[in-house]
Amino acid sequence: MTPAANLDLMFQALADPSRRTMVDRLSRGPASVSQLAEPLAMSLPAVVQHLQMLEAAGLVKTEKIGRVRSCTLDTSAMSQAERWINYRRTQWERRLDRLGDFLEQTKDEDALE
Amino acid sequence: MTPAANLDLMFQALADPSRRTMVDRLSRGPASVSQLAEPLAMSLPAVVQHLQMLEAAGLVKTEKIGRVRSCTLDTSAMSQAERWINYRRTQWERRLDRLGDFLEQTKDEDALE
DNA sequence: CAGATACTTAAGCAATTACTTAAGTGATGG
DNA sequence: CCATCACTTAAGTAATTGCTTAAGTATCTG
Repeated sequence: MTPAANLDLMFQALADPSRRTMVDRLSRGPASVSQLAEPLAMSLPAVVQHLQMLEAAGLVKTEKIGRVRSCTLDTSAMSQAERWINYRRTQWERRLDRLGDFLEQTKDEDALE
Repeated sequence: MTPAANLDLMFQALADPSRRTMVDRLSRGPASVSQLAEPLAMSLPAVVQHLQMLEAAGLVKTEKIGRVRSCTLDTSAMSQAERWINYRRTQWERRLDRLGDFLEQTKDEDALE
């Protein structure tokens, strides 16, 4: 999968409050599908569909042991999304700094005239 | 607007490659609607619709001067999304560290027996 | 081995998204 | 002033999303 497609799926996955609740739960440790479903006001199939989107995005890994599916967070995918945002944000802030320097310098030149 | 609703809109906004292209462009400095549209293979109204989603998410501010709409990035919104991911990721990593410590300690206790 | 548990599969439906084209509006430049 | 430019508004459409219910399929448990 291309990195861009991954970002599509990752941000899409994080755009839903139920899925963020699931990620939040998993950040405190592994959980079964039923445990992920517990705080959510929806049917189990709906939860599984959300879970599949999180898996497709690479945010969650799951493994079925007996009749229970155990889910864990994959933080490497999360840091990819984090980095995308961080890069654009810092890029913008660096530009502002340079602009500030320029204005500062221009002011000094004005003062010398 | 609630913070959760903001996160919905922000992640939703970032989930589209055209909108990320627009954010990327704006991270290098302000741009007009036409300038944002230039690299995108779609009609201008489509670009404006994307822009409206970025605005609704708080990621972009715009101001119309004469007949040109000038768009700039709002990085405070971006850092909110960044922090949401970062918190869950570090939470998970801290948990892994504690688990590592526990296993290490258990191993030592085994050795003492 | 019967019944409960933990999902899983399938089908359907209403709302939203990502476009499109067509027809505006309101600066600006010659 | 009249055409051009930079959007803007409106309306329509196909695909996707976020659910639902109903009916499975494997585990376990007593």
